[in-house]
Amino acid sequence: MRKERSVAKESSLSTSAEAHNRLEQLRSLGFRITNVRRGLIEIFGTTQQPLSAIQILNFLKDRSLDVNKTTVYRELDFLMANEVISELDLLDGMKRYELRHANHHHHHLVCTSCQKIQCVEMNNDLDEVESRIKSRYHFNVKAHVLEFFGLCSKCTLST
Amino acid sequence: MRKERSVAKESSLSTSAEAHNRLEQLRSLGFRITNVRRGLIEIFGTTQQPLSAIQILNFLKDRSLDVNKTTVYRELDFLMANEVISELDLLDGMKRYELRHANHHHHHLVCTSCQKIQCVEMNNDLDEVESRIKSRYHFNVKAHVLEFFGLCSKCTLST
DNA sequence: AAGCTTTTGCGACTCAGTTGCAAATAGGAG
DNA sequence: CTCCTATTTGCAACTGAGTCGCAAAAGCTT
Repeated sequence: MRKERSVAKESSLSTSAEAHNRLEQLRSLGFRITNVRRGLIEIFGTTQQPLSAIQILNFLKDRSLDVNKTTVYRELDFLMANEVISELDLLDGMKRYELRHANHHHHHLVCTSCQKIQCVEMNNDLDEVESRIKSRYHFNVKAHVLEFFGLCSKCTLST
Repeated sequence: MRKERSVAKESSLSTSAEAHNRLEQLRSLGFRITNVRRGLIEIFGTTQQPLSAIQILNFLKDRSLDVNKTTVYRELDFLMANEVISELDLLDGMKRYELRHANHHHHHLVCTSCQKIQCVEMNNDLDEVESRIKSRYHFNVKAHVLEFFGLCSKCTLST
């Protein structure tokens, strides 16, 4: 089911075709479509920035969906387990989540001035490093974390 | 009830020459040499693994240096501010600390089976990446975090 | 031994995240 | 539509790392 539709930025209202797809997929696995679940997936679909549990809680509240904290954490666990979202850690004491992009994992540029977070593609820059680690330390790398901190273009100019 | 201040508690660990140097250096800056400060620096000097505040607390307790939690956190802040130690985050919910190596910063290999942490040198593998980030995103990288997770040589063999 | 400044202990607190249990509800069967 | 039950949710209490304000103690210099 290829989505794709009109010309303009389909920004406005939620329940995008993509969100709908994800929900249907979950239902086909025997899970239920609830307000909370729908709300969360829609928020992820309409937000550029990775979000923390507390941010999500507040976003939902803004849409008059008054969900309990525990429920949000549990739903995040659920979406993680079903590979709908992925988790990142920017070292500020709380996990953040974003919709999982296809099958390539990416890294982030975190502006320490305006807090904006953008993604950065790095296909195989680390492959060489990891193979060197393997041959030199006999250590078998299964995963890595790599995030960059600094000033984004705007903040670089305005300082 | 502050108890004891007893005599030869002077530690079950000898004050290494290096620890002694670091302490003298701090004193020359106008700071004091206290049991807690000496204890912490000695522990860092005799431990290979980066340590969390709680681990340090327990290590100190084992040497009959019963320090308050708050004190440990404050001393860690102090040693950070004076560049004696450096902080790392292995995504498991607590910061870890190790003696700061000269002036090159390094990364870690974390074994997800036996929990061992080893250092890995990576002089400038990321330089190219960061300059590409700069030219492509106009993002000015000031710092990065890069850690590897997987199986160490021993655990690779025994599984 | 005094005096001043740094360091320490204590207790209460914050804040993200978790747990156990009872109540609600989605959605399929009848 | 009604019933049924596994899935979801709310609540309240809890955990665990880390912080804060303040009073008391301990280094260091003189």
